[in-house]
Amino acid sequence: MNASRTARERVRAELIREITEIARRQLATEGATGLSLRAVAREMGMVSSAIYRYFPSRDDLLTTLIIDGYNAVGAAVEKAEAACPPQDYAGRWLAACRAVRNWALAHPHEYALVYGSPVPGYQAPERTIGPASRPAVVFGKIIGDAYRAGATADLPAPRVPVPASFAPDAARLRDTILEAVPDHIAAAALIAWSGLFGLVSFELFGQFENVVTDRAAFFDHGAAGLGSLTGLPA
Amino acid sequence: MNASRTARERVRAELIREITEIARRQLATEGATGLSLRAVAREMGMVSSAIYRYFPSRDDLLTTLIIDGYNAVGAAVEKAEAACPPQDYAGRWLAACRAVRNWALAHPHEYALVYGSPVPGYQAPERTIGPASRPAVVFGKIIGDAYRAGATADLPAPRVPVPASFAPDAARLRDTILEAVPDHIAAAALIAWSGLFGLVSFELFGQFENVVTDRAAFFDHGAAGLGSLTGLPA
DNA sequence: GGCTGATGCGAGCGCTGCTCTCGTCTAGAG
DNA sequence: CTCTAGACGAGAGCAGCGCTCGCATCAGCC
Repeated sequence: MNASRTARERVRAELIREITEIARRQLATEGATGLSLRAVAREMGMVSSAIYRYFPSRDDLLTTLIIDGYNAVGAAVEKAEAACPPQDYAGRWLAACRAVRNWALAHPHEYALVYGSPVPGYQAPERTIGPASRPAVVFGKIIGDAYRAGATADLPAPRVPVPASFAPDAARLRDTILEAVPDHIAAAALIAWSGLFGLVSFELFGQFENVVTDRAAFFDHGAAGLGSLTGLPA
Repeated sequence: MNASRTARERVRAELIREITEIARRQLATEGATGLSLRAVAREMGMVSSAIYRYFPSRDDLLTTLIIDGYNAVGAAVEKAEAACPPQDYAGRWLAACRAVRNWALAHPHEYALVYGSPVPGYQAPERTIGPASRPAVVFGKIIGDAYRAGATADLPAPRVPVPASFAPDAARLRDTILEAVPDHIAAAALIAWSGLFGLVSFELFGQFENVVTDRAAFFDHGAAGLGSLTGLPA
């Protein structure tokens, strides 16, 4: 029967949910390498081997957490951006950047898991790439909206021109998240995007220790500077 | 006696050197979490507990490797930059950026250890901060040289101005690696610096998978774009 | 009502970082 | 030259880890 089968499935889904929740809490306090299947099992009052009925390996559990992380930061960015007036492109950009930073500061270990060094020996599976693009979609939308509205500033010719080999990449980006945007702005968007995460990572991983004091204010300035690479307006 | 004491010290230093060398080789193949004190001991024909005569803990060995990593990337950047004509500020910048990327591609696990997520539970000790600044010094020197030579372009007023709270930070930077450079260029230097590592990290950690094809060419373009944030000339 | 598959348990394997004790050997003091 | 303190390596052992396997149980299906 459907009802009974789903009853079974339901308790299974609930257990999976509980495992990931406990795992995420452990991840938050101990970090990725401190996440222990046995500890999760202990906290659930199970024996460690029982976990393997739900996750085939520790790596698989980590993959689930990574996907959750992408979705969490993606949701945060989407929400922050949606709260801005659509025409305020610079404001949307800054809000989205701040959302990334705030989420990273609130969940440093999850950020490290998702955007830091990949866990050695761990290869990101297919199913991560969808959620991974969620924040990128938002940033792309902002830049694309601004460009299509004719709101982007004219950019000086770059010192090192956009390489011709980037053309197919830009075309692919136009097909997805950067509709109608010319190559050089698509390239700038990627640079700004990665630069943003460099800014966050440097702050989070301690490279700004004894260098930058008021990190929130500095971040705003940096995020705006990176945005200006794409011609985002004042 | 001095001679005999140094004889003792010498074999000790040699053993420490051998341990770190084997550890670095293991780090290169297995990654940070795969580095095992016992495996190092095995490879040396020692028993695992003997390692503890030379390194108080695995974290301490990792710290040594981190310092070596900073020094290695620092040396690579210094060498690449020194090979350029001193007046060719843009060329020096690009060469330094390429040196970082090339070193990272050649030593991905060491790069991840040094600039990726800090190993959880591991707090960077004092003795890492000196070597950590070595690459930064080079980048600072390039930007400072260009500015003091009057070779930097005038920058448009940033959309989000440099925060007043950054002034003491800029002063501190002027005292060390960015002599005479005004606040807004010092801030831009930090942004470009962190952005550079964002670019390298994104490439190395797979965020550019299925997005950027010709990564070397794209990197050159991106590095130049980041450099232009500081007003580096064409 | 009997069968089947999902589930949980417990033992166990091989690995890890780290500690402690014990014998050895050597450098330096008297 | 002898004696002692300290450096050193070996080995056993502890607690923890990921993961596997066999066994009992129990719910849902024919």
